[in-house]
Amino acid sequence: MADRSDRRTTMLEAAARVIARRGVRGLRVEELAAEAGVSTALIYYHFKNRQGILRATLDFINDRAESYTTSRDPDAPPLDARGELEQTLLLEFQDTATVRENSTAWGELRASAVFDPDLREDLARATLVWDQEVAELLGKVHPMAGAGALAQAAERLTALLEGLSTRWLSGSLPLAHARALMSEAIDVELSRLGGAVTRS
Amino acid sequence: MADRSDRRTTMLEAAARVIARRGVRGLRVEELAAEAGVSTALIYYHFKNRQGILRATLDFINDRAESYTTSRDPDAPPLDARGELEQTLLLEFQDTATVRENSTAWGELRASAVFDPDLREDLARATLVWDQEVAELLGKVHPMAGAGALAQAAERLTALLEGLSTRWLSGSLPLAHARALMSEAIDVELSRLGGAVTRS
DNA sequence: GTCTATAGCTAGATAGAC
DNA sequence: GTCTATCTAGCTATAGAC
Repeated sequence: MADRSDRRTTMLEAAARVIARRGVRGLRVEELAAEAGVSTALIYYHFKNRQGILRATLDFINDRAESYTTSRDPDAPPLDARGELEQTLLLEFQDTATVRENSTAWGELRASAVFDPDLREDLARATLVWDQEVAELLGKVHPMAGAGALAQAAERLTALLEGLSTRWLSGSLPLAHARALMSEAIDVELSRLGGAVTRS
Repeated sequence: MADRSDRRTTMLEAAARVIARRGVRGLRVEELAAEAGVSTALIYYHFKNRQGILRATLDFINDRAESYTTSRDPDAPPLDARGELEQTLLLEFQDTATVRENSTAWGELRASAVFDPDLREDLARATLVWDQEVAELLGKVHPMAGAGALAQAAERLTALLEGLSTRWLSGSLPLAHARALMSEAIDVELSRLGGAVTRS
């Protein structure tokens, strides 16, 4: 949409980095200003207040996650349904700056919502959309599975992803191990759906 | 050990309530003092500083979780292995003050550790112990399953529990639904272990 | 749009009396 | 052990010049 290298974008990228380093609740406007190479006053000029910074940054991060989850190398061979599912769920377990920033921010959003009712509605909506996407992908692999079974499997997989991701980021679980557990969970759920198509 | 109704315990109970309300990072010493009905100076007298408050409270909460997870009504009929497993994993999904406080505090500890390396070691150790307990219970249900498969199933179940718990507490998932998903996940993992005892 | 400077407030921590 | 009073630091937010 807008020019991706304008100053506002620079600040949002800086905000994503600071949040990944300090958390949503550890973000200090002064540190953000230093990270972006601008004054605190300019931050307030663009984002009104602390809450405005957070809202804009979380939108920015959401858009970014959408792009790295959805878009793929156009030269790569097209993925089958199962490959698409695995890509969607395993892409979150990569130790790159962008993915780390996004996962951290998402985890923070989730954790902050426990104490901040203002965040809950947006979060619940985003969660619902995500769960439905995963349910749809599961349905492509097992077209005969019931809608209820698909929805539940999707919810378990996305909730597991959040749990594993937080364990990874908090140093309780090596990244490769988290990936392996997620991958195996996909197998477990898929074989369940395949073996019991009439259930539920 | 010590007198359970002494003033220090009163402060710890108050701290658990305040953390459940505001989060670890939202805890203000003044609010805690008010909640406990004492002065801020007394808090500092007993716990040295903010970090000391957090450490003591998290120990306190850990002990409390241990007791409600482990102990049972002595008159109730003894549980079989599967019942014990379900009890361990489903007890976290109860809307009572104590469980809510414990789950909230545990989630906060987990989320805080992403940004606070001091917390990581304790947390990783506690996670390991918990995973092993669950693996042991799974092994009681399926004595022929391999140790690796048991360990992985346990890690998936406890990580899922954390993910579902945070969704519950952040208002993205009704409690009954979280329970149902957890319960079904136990079934899924158990049938997997039962159907593939020689795997891994 | 962007900066420097600073007002104003909140919250952690301590001094000293009882 | 416990309180009242207060010191101090750090942070959000704004005023005003350029």
